[in-house]
Amino acid sequence: MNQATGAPGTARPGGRTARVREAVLRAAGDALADKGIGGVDLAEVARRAGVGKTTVYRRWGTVHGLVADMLAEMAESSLPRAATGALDGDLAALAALILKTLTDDRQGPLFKALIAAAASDPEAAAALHRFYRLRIDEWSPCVTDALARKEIPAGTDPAEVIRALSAPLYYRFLVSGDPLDPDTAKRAASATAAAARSGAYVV
Amino acid sequence: MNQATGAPGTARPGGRTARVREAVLRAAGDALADKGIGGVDLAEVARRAGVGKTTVYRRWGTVHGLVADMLAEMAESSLPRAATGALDGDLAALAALILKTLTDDRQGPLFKALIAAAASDPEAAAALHRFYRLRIDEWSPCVTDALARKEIPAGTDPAEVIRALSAPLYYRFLVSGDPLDPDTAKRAASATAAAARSGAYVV
DNA sequence: CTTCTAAAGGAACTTCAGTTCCGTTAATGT
DNA sequence: ACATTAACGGAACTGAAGTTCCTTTAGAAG
Repeated sequence: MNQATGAPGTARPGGRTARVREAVLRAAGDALADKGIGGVDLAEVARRAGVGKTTVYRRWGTVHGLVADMLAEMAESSLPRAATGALDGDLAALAALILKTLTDDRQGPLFKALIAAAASDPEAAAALHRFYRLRIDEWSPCVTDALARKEIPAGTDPAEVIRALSAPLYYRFLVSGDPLDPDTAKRAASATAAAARSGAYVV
Repeated sequence: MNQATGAPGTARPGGRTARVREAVLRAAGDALADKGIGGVDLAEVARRAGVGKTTVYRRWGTVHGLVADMLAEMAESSLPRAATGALDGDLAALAALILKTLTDDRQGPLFKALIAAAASDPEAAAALHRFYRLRIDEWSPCVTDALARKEIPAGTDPAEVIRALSAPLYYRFLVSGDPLDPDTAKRAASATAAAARSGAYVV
């Protein structure tokens, strides 16, 4: 009596289906990290995942589909935020974490590929935006705490502060190609904190 | 007695060669803007440029090669900077200009595609970084003027200020997907000016 | 104007990403 | 445990992106 009209993997998501998904997403992540979007061959991903290529084409269809699913998976996992007791410290900790991610040998290229994928595919873009919305929400409490401590003006938008902190790192990473080092991260943190104190992020 | 070892287009860069390059870069720009990297077929570009596809494959080889050449071409053109007499005004003018570019129906998607291309190809990345290095240098005088007027602390790095201004706009454009509106541009300008005044960009 | 050859162009060919077909395996409900 | 069928997997097929080969056009130099 099953309709089987949904996408493959929806009616029987357990057991083999889940194992296949895990193996394929892992292999796709490896491929993306080292060849970038455009260098990924779904048949190769299937082979490295130990899975039939028909399966990959049927369930994900395109590299963009894989990226969207991978971002959905990544959105599930959570990242513990810092709580140093001061806005500067919390922002510095987050900046350091972003720096570490973007300069990591695997994560850096992977994020670059995911963002590049989102640039040319609406579905991947939606998944990417959702991922970052969640990440930004996870870190906003740093700013809420600072508001509670009266470090920054009432009305300051927490999400805007987190975005302002992240932006310079991503800008160098994706656009200008300037070096990403601990100094850059520290500068991003102190500049954002200064701007926040001056009321630049009050909505 | 010619060696003919250089890339095609180097020995006889004038006349037909130049016309072909112009037509191909234009067609490639159109294709990138409306299909994004990955959706570009070089045979189609050749057809739309009214040029043999062999020519496109021989001179540029790949979409990435075309992107690199396009960025080299774009780096040639110059953009007039604002001079309102105050740092806030100059930065607001630049932010508005970036906003206009990124939200433009043709330029927005084109820049997205160019940046995505740079994410997976070293040659395109080098061309992109060169392009932005030039753009940042063109706008740095805004900050130098502010330094001369003692609006901001001595030792402030002009390029860093321009990057800090650009970053939030590009971050929304490429990463978070948050709306790009005049308010965002104004906030970027005032936040950057405030951070600069506080000495956050002193090297 | 003539020569030389760099660069463009056309068409056939090759290769491989992506599809289709159909048989096999195993997840779910009773 | 059994039946049902969702989902997987192997292999042959297809089409178009990209290559090769050779001919034609036209830019640069004398």
